[in-house]
Amino acid sequence: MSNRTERRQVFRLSKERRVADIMAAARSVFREKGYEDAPLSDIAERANVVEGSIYRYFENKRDLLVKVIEDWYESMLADYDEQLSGIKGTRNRLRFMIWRHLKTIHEEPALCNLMFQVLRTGRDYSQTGVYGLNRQYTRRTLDIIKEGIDAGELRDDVSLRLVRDMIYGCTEHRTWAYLRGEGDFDPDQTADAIAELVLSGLRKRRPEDAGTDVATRIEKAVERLERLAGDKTG
Amino acid sequence: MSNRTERRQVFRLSKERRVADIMAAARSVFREKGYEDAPLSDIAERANVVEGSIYRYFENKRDLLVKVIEDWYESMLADYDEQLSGIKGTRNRLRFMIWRHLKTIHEEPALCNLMFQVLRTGRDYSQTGVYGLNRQYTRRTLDIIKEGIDAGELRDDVSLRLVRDMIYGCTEHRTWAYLRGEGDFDPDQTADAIAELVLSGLRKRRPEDAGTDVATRIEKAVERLERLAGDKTG
DNA sequence: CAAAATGATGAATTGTCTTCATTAAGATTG
DNA sequence: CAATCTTAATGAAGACAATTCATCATTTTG
Repeated sequence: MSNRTERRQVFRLSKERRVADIMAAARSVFREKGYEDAPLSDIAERANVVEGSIYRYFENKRDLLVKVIEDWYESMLADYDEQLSGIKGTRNRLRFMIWRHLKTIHEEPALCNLMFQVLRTGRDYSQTGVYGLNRQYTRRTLDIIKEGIDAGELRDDVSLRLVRDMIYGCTEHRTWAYLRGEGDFDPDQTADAIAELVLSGLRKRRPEDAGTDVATRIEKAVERLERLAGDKTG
Repeated sequence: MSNRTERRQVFRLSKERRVADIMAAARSVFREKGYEDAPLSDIAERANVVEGSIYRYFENKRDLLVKVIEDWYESMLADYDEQLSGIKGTRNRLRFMIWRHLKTIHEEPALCNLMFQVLRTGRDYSQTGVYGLNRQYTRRTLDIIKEGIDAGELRDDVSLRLVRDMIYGCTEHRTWAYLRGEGDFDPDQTADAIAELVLSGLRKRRPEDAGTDVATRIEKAVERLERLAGDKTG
């Protein structure tokens, strides 16, 4: 009748439902396009709201991303302790932590990219909920190392934090090409290699003993047994 | 006199000079504000050109950043081999590589941030000149390891690339807080610690075992088995 | 010194995040 | 069951930054 634009039918949903809708839409759009290349208009459309509505529930685009990643992270960590509790032995537990990280990267490269590139690099990262979750996540690794030290298996003169940095740094460095969309990697194999390297280091072990010494040979056999016993519980 | 906007005096410089001016301006603005928060208008102003002029010499904002980082990277690598040639021994040379990396991060955190966050994560990174320079840069590390292996100092059963990932991954992971503007680190100390950890690994060395008799060593191995069995029942 | 070449301009375009006054669905009340 | 209230949702407008391009001005060339 008049020149006024027709307003489409307005559906009023509960706050919880709207937030869930927007976050689901945001996750899928972010996953497809990354952060910069994901226009809020796409998210709004997929969530069946108008752009402005997003600002009723989220401070800004970045806040939306933070909430999305936080949500994803929480669901990931949910069954973590349970899985870990079924694994025995320092080496196996350490390997699990590395493997779990690699597996996550392998399964959700896009969300990991967002986490690594956009979230973790922000000035406000340590005020973020994700920061706290991440601390929880890596705390387990520190605990495992500590247990290993207490059990006399690991050196007691290393910085725990440095070991953690080595594990996660190596793991992530190893997956960058994949995260850029170049090539692939096998989480199982890579986890084995990293765990082995972290534990043993580069330096050659007593070359004069190798293969000849009786005790060394028996110890190696026991090491294999240990690994076998641990693997069964995983 | 008329309402036409007065055009300021136009200075025509050589292409080389203009490009240099713009890149210098861009480097300083990027260093101060990062990538997203650096408006092209700031760069243009500091370079004494108008925004549009930048597009005569650079494809777009990202291209400008790539060129800026490339330029910086090249100047850094210039005296690299000379420095390295003065250092002998696998451990020292490896430590130098780690230290150099840490030192760079310590001195130019802002530019490193741009490199790590913006450049290296882009889809086009492996087509970038910086990618090639970076390969050159880390190639030395691989060579050092290889030399160590050939000299019989290092294990010959490790993946070179994995070792490289471990070194650089650990180094960078260690410096993230600093790169976010939180806290500080000492390049010398950190380099020592990382070199030591990479070389020796986590596993405990048992110098005391070397002279111990066979029976004792077997007993210790069995003790470990017993502990393992105990863990599973507990 | 006229003509050609090209460095440089700045206005216009485009795309996106963000704000906000207004509208109306649904709950509450008498 | 109408009047009123609350607040979810809208959509237009603002702000800002990257990018394009027709035009202008300076320098070089013949």
